[in-house]
Amino acid sequence: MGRKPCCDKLGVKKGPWSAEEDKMLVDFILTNGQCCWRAVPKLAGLLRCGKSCRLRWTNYLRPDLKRGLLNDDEEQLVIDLHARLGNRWSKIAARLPGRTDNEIKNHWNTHIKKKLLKMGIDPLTHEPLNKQLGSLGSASESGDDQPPATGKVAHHTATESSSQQSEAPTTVDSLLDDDFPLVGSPWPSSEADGGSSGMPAWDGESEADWLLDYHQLSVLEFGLENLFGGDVNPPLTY
DNA sequence: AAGCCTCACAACCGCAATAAT
DNA sequence: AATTATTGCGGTTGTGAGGCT
Repeated sequence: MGRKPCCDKLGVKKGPWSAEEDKMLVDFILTNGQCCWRAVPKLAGLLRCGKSCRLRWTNYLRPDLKRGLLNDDEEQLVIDLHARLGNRWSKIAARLPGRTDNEIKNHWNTHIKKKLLKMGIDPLTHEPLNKQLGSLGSASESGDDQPPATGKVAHHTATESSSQQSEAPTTVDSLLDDDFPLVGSPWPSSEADGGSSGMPAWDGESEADWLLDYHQLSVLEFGLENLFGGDVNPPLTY
């Protein structure tokens, strides 16, 4: 038996959100908090599915979101994190306060990917493209746990004209252990998770969770009462 | 001015993971 | 333990704005 759709297709609105819908959703979450996304549309009086509400909130209406393009430091951090985490955008986003996985993913696909390709770096492996053709071969490919830092070196070169690390709010090395697996390096053996998915159980998760908690704490400190006010960029410009 | 192209970003879709029964 | 419901994630698409020819 197949799964039911996440929401009734009939009577569910799709497409861009109106200012009124946004207000209804924000009002509801401010009053009731985030829970039970499936019930949100009904309770908030929205003709949307819960999934759509959650996406709208997390990607656009959340009060702690930054706006605008990623700056050089953030971009560097994304590249470094991507080298370690791969396309796990939510994990990457958790280390960039005020940024969403969607935003980072978009920026990666529209900017960083092209930038790296232009520099001759494979955005997937973070290694020089010509190395993959077998012409370089300086670093050992063997499965030593020590990550070959080729990607990182190359990326720092990419932004060497910018502020390097001096003004960076955080560096990836300060956030992550070297134990964290690199893309392209073998993941921990799959016995832990049954080996069926591409997402192995990862012992470094606990640290990731700590960082996530840190981020969430900062969000809490920000306070919902600041929603749409003060320093926060208004979520809507209709 | 019109048409085309690129960019930026919002939103949807399908799947996997997890929780609940 | 198996099944079902819900949430979260990543890939992809759609669309409006702005620049260029």
